[in-house]
Amino acid sequence: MRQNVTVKTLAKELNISIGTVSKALNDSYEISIDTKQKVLELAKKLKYERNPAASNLRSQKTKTIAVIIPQIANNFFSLAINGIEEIARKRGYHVLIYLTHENSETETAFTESLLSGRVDGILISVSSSTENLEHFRELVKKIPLVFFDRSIEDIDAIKITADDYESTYDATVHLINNGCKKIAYLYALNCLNTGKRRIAGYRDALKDHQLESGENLIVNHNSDEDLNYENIKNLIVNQKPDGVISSIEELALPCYYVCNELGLKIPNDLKIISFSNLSTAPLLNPSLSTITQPAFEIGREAAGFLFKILDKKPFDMDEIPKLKSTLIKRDSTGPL
Amino acid sequence: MRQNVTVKTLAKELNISIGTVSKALNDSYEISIDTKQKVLELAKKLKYERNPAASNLRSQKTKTIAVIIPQIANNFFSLAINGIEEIARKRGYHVLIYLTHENSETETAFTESLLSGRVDGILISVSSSTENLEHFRELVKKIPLVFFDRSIEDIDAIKITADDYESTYDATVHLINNGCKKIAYLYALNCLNTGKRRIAGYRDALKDHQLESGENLIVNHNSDEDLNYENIKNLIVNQKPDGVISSIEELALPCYYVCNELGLKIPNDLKIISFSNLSTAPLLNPSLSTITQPAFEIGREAAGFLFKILDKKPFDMDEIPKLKSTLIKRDSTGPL
DNA sequence: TTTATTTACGAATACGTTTTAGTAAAACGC
DNA sequence: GCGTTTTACTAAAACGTATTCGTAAATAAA
Repeated sequence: MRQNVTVKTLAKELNISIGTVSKALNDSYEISIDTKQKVLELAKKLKYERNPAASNLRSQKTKTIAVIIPQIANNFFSLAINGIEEIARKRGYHVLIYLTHENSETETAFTESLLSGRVDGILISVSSSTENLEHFRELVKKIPLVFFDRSIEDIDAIKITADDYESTYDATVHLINNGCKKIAYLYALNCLNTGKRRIAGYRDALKDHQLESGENLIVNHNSDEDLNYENIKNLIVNQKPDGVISSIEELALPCYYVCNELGLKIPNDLKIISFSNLSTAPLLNPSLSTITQPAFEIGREAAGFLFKILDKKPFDMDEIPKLKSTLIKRDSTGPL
Repeated sequence: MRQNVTVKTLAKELNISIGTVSKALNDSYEISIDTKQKVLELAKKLKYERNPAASNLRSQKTKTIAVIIPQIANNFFSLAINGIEEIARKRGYHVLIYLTHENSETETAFTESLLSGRVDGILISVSSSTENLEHFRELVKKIPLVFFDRSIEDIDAIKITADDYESTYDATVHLINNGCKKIAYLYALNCLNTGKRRIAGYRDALKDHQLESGENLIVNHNSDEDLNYENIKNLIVNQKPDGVISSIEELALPCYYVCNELGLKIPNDLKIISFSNLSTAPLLNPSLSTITQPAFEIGREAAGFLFKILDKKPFDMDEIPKLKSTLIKRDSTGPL
C-alpha cells in the first residue's frame, strides 16, 4: 500500500519544489504566506498525511512516547494512562504501551529495544521484581525517561510519586486512633523505593505510638495469588491482628475473603485499609477505607516533565511535585 | 542523538557490503551461514538495533498496530488490551493506544491520522456516540481493521463480539425465574450493534414470558453521570420495577447508590444484574450478579484475526467466533 | 544609481534501511 | 571439457521527508 499523496504529489501539482512544500507544511519562515496557503489548501483537499516513517527518519524525532507499566488491569495504572494520554494528545504525541507483567527481563527487553529510536522518551513504572539497577542507570543516560509511582533508588532521573511515607504513616495512625493495638502489614514492592517508603511510614507510626511490631506481623506479597491468600490467612489466624494495612490493592481483597471464610467481622474483628484506586471501594461489604493516590495527576505530571525534558526546557529539581494521596475513611476501619 | 551503530558500521567492520549485512540480519537465503553468523555476532556485540523509521519507510511495514478504545479506566477494556498485548508481543508488534473518550470526532481524527502509514492495522471498539458510519465504511477499505466488542451495523469487516443477545436474554430470564415481574433496562450503546443486540435479548425475553415492557421501563445512558443517577432514581421511584438489567457496568453502580438513598434492599426490593468485568463484583454489598464478557479472549481473538489479515492468510467468515459471556448469579439477584 | 540586505524559493543531500538487478566464482551435469 | 545452474555477494536505487546551501529577484540603504 504505497502512499498515494506525498510532498511530491503536492509539489508537482503546484509546480513548486519538494523542499518548498515541505517547508510550507512545517510553517517555515522561508516560505511566503501565499505559497503556504496554497500548499495547505491542496494538502487538505488531497488529504495529504505526512509519512511518519520518513519524517522520523529524517528528523530523528518520532512524536511518540512509550509507557512501560507492570499491568493494565488495575485502576491505578489505567488512570495514570488517562493522564498521560491527555498530555500526550495535547502535544500531538502518540503513546505506545508495554506491559511487563511484573517481569524484570521483559522490562529490560522493552527498554533495550526502545533505544533504537522508536520513541522520543519513556515513562515507566517499574516492575516489582526489578533488580536490574545497573541497567536503569545506563538507560537514563541514553534516553529521556521519567519514573512514575514505582521508581528505583539512587538513580538520577525524575520521579513522580505520591507521598508514600506520609500517607502510610497517616493510615497507620488512623487505625491506631480507631483502637487497633496490633497492626499487620501486607508488604509489596519491597525492591522499590515506593514499597520501602510505605513500610517505613507504617513502622515509624508504630514506633511513635509504642505499638508492637515485628516481622511476623508482615506478609510479603507473592506473585502466586493462592499463596497470598494462604499467607494472609495464616497471619490472621496465628497473629490475630486487629488491623491490617495493605500496601497494594491486590492484597486487600484476599483479606475480605479470608475474613468471610473465618467468619470474622470487618471492622469489628479486623480493620482494613489499603492503597487503592478501586471505584467500587465505597460499595464493598463493608466499604473499604483507602489510601487513594492521585493516579490521573501522577500520569499528567510524569508526562508533563517528560515533555519538559524533550523540549529541553530547564527546570529545577524542586519543581517536581510530590503529589498528595487521600486518606478516605470508610466502614472497614470504622468504629466498632 | 544520531544512531551510533547502523548497518553501515557493521558492514565497514566486517568488510562486506551494506546490503549483505541487511540481508544477513533478515535471515535471507542469499547469505551464507558463515556470513550470517559473523553479522549476528557483531550486531549483538555492538548492540545494534535496527532503526525502525528507516525500516518502516523502506518496507512500508511498521510492526505496529493501533488500539482505539473509548476509555481505559474500565475493566473490560483493560482486560481486552491485555489480550491484545499478549498476541502482539508474541509477534513482535508494538501497540499504540488511542482513547476517544466516547467522542466521535476524536475517533475520526485518530483513524484519519492513522492512514499515513503509522500502523499496519487497527483494532477498534467504537465510541458510543459514533454516527460516522460512512467514515468507517471508507476506512475499512483503506487499512486492515478489526472491530471488537463495540461494532457498527452493515459494515464489511471482522467483528469480534460476545453473545450479546443471548446473554441478555438469559439474564432477563434469570430475573424472571427469581420472581421479577417488572424489569427495567438501562440502555447504553444504542447507536451500536452491541447495544441493539443486548436490548433485543431483553425485549424478546419479556415477550416470551408475557411480561410488561415499554419505553418507560427503559433509561437511556447519558454522558453526564449526575443525570444518569437522576434518571435511574426517577425510574425506580416512578415505575417501581422489581428488577433491573444494566447493559453496562457504569450504570449498575448508580443503582446501588440510588437504593442506598431510597432505603431499598437489594435483592428483596430490587434485583440487579449488569454487564460487568468488575473484579470486586463478589465483594459488593450485596455481591453483584453479572454478565461477564470474556474480555481477555475478545482482545486475543481480535488481535489474532487482525494478524491473519496482515499475514494475508485466507480464512472463512464462519471461523470468526462469537465468544460466550458468563452469567454469574450472586446475591443481587438472589432469592428473597 | 550602486551596493547591501532580505525574501522566497530550488537543488541536492542525508536519514538507515530494504530490495532489485547484476555478476564473479563455485558447483554441477553430461 | 564446456555450458549451465547455483551460491554469495555488491552496487545502486528507492522509501518520503527535512534541511543545508546557494541564488535570483525584490527591497532597502547609501
